[in-house]
Amino acid sequence: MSTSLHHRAIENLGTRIINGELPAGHVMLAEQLEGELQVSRSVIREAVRVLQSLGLVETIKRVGIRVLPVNRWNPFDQQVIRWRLSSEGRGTQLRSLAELRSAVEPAAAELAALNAPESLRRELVDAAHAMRDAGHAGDVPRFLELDITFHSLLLSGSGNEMFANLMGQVAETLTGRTMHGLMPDHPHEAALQWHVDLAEAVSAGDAQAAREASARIMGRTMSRMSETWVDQPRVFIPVRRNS
Amino acid sequence: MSTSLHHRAIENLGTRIINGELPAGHVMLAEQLEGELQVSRSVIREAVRVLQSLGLVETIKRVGIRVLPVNRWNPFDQQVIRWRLSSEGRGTQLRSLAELRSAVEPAAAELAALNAPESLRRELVDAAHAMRDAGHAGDVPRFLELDITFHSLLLSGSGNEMFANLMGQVAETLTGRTMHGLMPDHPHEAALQWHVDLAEAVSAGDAQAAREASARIMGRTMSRMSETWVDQPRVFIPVRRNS
DNA sequence: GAGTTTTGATGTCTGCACACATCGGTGTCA
DNA sequence: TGACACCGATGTGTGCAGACATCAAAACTC
Repeated sequence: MSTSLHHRAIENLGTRIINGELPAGHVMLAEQLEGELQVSRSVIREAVRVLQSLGLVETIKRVGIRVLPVNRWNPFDQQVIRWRLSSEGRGTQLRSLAELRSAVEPAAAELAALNAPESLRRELVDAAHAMRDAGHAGDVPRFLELDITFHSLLLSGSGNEMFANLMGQVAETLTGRTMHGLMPDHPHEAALQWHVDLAEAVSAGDAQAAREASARIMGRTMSRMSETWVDQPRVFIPVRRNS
Repeated sequence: MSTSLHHRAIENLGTRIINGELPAGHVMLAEQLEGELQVSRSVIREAVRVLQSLGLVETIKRVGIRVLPVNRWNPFDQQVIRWRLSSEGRGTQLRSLAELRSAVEPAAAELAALNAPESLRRELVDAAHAMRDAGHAGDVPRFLELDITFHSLLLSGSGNEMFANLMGQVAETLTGRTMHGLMPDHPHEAALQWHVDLAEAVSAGDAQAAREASARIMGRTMSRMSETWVDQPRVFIPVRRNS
């Protein structure tokens, strides 16, 4: 057993809550969980505290541990995203991530063109050229790897820590896209060129051109992916007044 | 004492880590923290587990509890953001949030125009008109409140749970802006009209116009706020290869 | 220097006392 | 008789104290 009991307890409860096996409003007792997971109270308590900080449960004295509804989950937490991507909510999660990416990347491109350090600009250009080569050669695994590197570099180069933190999620969407068979053997020729254009615009410090190239890439990505989630219902989270 | 020991321990350690009193690499012992905060081991352990899930610390056997560097902190966590806003990192945090907002809101406006439920569109129009009235009347507190409501409605109306989750952070930036004395007594007339334009574009389902109106608003907001963070250094988070 | 032992920190388990929200019973008043 | 306010029993999370297990760094041996 490489993972700790603590980690396993979080994983067990987290996945069961997010895949709907433990629905919102469901109440559990710490003692009951002890027996169910065959671990001690301290492990349960520490796990519940973490799940509480993720917005998955709340603890109420005299009642127990209550599962919270989706709109209370922290949608930016890596673990929550990972759990949702391997559950029924997969489609909705992928759409949310794609929409976020398509909003953020053009802004990141602009910032990268203005602020990125010289070495990163060079890496970006190299990655774009390597992507084009891999695309022409039909080397899909390498193309995917370079694609992730390219977009990670772009987000990192923005100098915005929040943008940079989306690197992990972007990797998930890109690999998820190939899993869904959305990637053709030979990537779109124009898209390959747009990546080169973007890298060179960033390298040259042309913020406007960088934003536009990124917007083109994301526009195409969105139109290709949107086919998969046309039937995903949208959830509107109520505005929390007062406070 | 209304707050639990658990909560207070998290608050204490979280703020001290983020304001730099406990620098990255600093190692603490659970036993030592017990004495320092005058709480039992279970409280410390549960607090550390939560901080661990936020990326603030890591626990290493035989060593102790080590404080992690900034680039490991979860920049999207509400608590982390709140702690940073009341620390030296305030400027950087505000800039990150503003850049994120300015990237996301035009996209949210577009989605809201396409997907928002009818009642929300009406609320948005009402809020925009009320904002204009409050602005003309010079009622700054009410204007701020309506401003927050307006942008929250927009994000909520996008139907994207991640966008909607930024409501809280947006409220922080807007109130933070007034704290910094960045708001004139009488808001810019054109900006007031842009809010009305945006609301009516969303109401009419005109995605293109909604995006453009939002982009205008955010463009002005960014140019006004950017004066305050010209001297904030940018941090480039390295791309994590392999995995 | 490679392998082994020791050591010291977190990880896990358990029993107990306390705080306090909920529920049901009791008493009062109309 | 019925409605309502009060109050104590009950159960569950919260916090505490102490023990043993585990495992990796550090010290030691050869």
